[in-house]
Amino acid sequence: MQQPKATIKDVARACGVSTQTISRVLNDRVDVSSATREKVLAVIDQMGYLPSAYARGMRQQSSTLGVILAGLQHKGISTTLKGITLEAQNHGFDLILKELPSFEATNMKPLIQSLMTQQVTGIIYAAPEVGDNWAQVQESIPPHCPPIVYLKGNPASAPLTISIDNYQGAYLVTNHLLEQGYQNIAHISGPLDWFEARERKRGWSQALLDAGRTVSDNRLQEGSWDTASGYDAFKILLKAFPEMDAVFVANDQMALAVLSGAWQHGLNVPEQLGVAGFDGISESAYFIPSLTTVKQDFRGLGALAVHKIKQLQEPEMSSSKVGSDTTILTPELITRSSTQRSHNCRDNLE
Amino acid sequence: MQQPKATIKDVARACGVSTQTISRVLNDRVDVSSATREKVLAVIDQMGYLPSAYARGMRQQSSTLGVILAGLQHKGISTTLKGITLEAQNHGFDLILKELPSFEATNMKPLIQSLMTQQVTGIIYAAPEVGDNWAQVQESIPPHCPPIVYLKGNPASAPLTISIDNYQGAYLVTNHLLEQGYQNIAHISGPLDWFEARERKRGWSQALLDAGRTVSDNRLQEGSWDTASGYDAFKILLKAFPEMDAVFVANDQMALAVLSGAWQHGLNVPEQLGVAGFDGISESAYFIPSLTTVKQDFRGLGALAVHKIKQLQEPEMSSSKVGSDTTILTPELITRSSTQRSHNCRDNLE
DNA sequence: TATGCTATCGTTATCGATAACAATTTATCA
DNA sequence: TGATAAATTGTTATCGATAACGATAGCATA
Repeated sequence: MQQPKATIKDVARACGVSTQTISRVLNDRVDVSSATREKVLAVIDQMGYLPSAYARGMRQQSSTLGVILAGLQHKGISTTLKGITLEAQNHGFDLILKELPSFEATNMKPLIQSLMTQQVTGIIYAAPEVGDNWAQVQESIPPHCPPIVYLKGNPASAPLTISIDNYQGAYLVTNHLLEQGYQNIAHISGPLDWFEARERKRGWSQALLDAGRTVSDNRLQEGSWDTASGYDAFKILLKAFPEMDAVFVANDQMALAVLSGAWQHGLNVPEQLGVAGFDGISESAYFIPSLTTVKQDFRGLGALAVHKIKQLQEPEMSSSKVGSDTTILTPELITRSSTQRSHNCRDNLE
Repeated sequence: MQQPKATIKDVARACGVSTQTISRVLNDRVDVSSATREKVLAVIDQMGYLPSAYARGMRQQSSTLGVILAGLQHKGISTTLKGITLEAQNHGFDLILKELPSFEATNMKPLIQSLMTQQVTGIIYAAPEVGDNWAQVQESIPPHCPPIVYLKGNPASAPLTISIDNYQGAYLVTNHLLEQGYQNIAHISGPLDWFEARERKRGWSQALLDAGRTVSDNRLQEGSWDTASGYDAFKILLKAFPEMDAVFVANDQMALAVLSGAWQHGLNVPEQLGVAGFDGISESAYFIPSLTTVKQDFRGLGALAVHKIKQLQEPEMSSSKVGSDTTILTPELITRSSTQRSHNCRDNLE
């Protein structure tokens, strides 16, 4: 009933012109009379003709980006992806998406090759730096590989990175706890093979050291980002570090578990226990009590990544594109009830 | 330094054989002697040759899926996408991702055409049914369009759908509240131009009716899925429906706000107020108190969508592929503390 | 009237791979 | 041992579009 599918030849035949003329119309060239242009457009519309991306791709370079990521179930990752998709749309990029089954970068070569096969103009590696996964990626980069922009890891680990300053954020929030008069500040970290988790921990301990406090082993527990792990970590801390009067938790999900645990143990937050998180997810404003946290601009991060690749495409830029290129975003401290002591704070400040 | 990029011709020349032989090796054909096969593979590896997906796509049909979605910031959507990516990987599909800037389906034609241009074998429309967006999509389907699988909407609205039974889930949870002895059950709905929100509301009101209760206007408030909107809705309900002793909230994020609001007003949950949510996000187990909710299998939903398209590819199936095809998943009720009254329940049951 | 320019459109080759078919070599069997 | 089948490889055409170049017509200029 419906003929197979129109090609440029069919359109040309139907218009009584050459395929080249059709091509010219498709590409908005000037050397076509407006009369034929209109006729061609009419026929195209009437036949429902669509040019083949494959055939086009053979003659001219396409504009497709590859995105490799892991952990879409995490809010930070999916929000970053949202930033990427929207910005890509703006710049006319198509997106090819690959998700890793886990955070380890096992056997990256086929994945990257698959993207190269599609002639992508750039790759965004949006899987956070865990263990040596970034190093492994860089080892498996084949020749002629398009530029890879790395997100959420150590700027020193890859030539082209965009990251958020986890150290700075953690330092800020820990300092805030100190200013509120909390004396014994514990930390529930993320998995310490994550670069981001290590940085947050470093910010916490450095802030303590700078304030002349000691950083003992018993005030640190490692979680896995999941809410459940935060709960377990908190219970351990209660025993291992009974003097504890505040916790800086490495993300908001685990901080929720701490609030939950404190409530179950009859600990009043913020009077008896100060709690602060990290990420700034929107729900944190409605935790009980509302959570002090550090807000990251995930969407902006994704948009920046696309922007960076766009820049690399510009011919002038590529000349100056020497070696490495790094961008670091600064997160923002949001203070809320979970760290606002009414009296103790005053007491200690005076 | 590095020569432009190897093509199949370069490999052929380097091996001293024809391009056809290279092609045969690439496609694992049997009619190549193992001697030449090995040599070819060695040269391919040594030259870092990768076949062009574009050139291949011209001769044989590719296996690429298009995914159109909206609202990646929502957990349900991003988890569904995760299901899609993993299953696509399993089946050897490449994924092209498009995100709509909003839930309205304004001007879908260019988007779909862009996917058709890429010769996708199927499209997954993972943007929930809001207003008439599904209808608009179907109106803008060009001829020769590959099959479109719709997720999260009314099975009656499109020929090929996979959805979760929102009505059933809402009915279950409302019924649970009734069984717990709650008398005056309010509802905070999602935006009522969403099909899912309407279905949940319908399940709530039908359960009430079936139990012989009346469903008055003042016990319903519409939210926007966001936590903040749940907070506002709850405050309005407190005034408009003072007899209220339970709320069924259309998603867990808004339910969090209700817990927060109840806490601020000194209302004890679950004794004075029962609260139930919808979605089953993992954090809900750590709300204060832990939240009764209805769990949806988002990941399974995404995987099913990919599976469905795979099926449509099989030649035998396509013959029986008459008209419409519908799958409905049943969600699961998870009862937790926020609805477990200790005494009142008993009282009312006796 | 002859020449040159511009606007418009067509021809041919080509991108990189594969299908279809032809050709060659090798193996197998009566 | 010659014939026939099987295994292996090469040739040519082709997918759908575009680049490069060529050709024609119309018009202005000298």
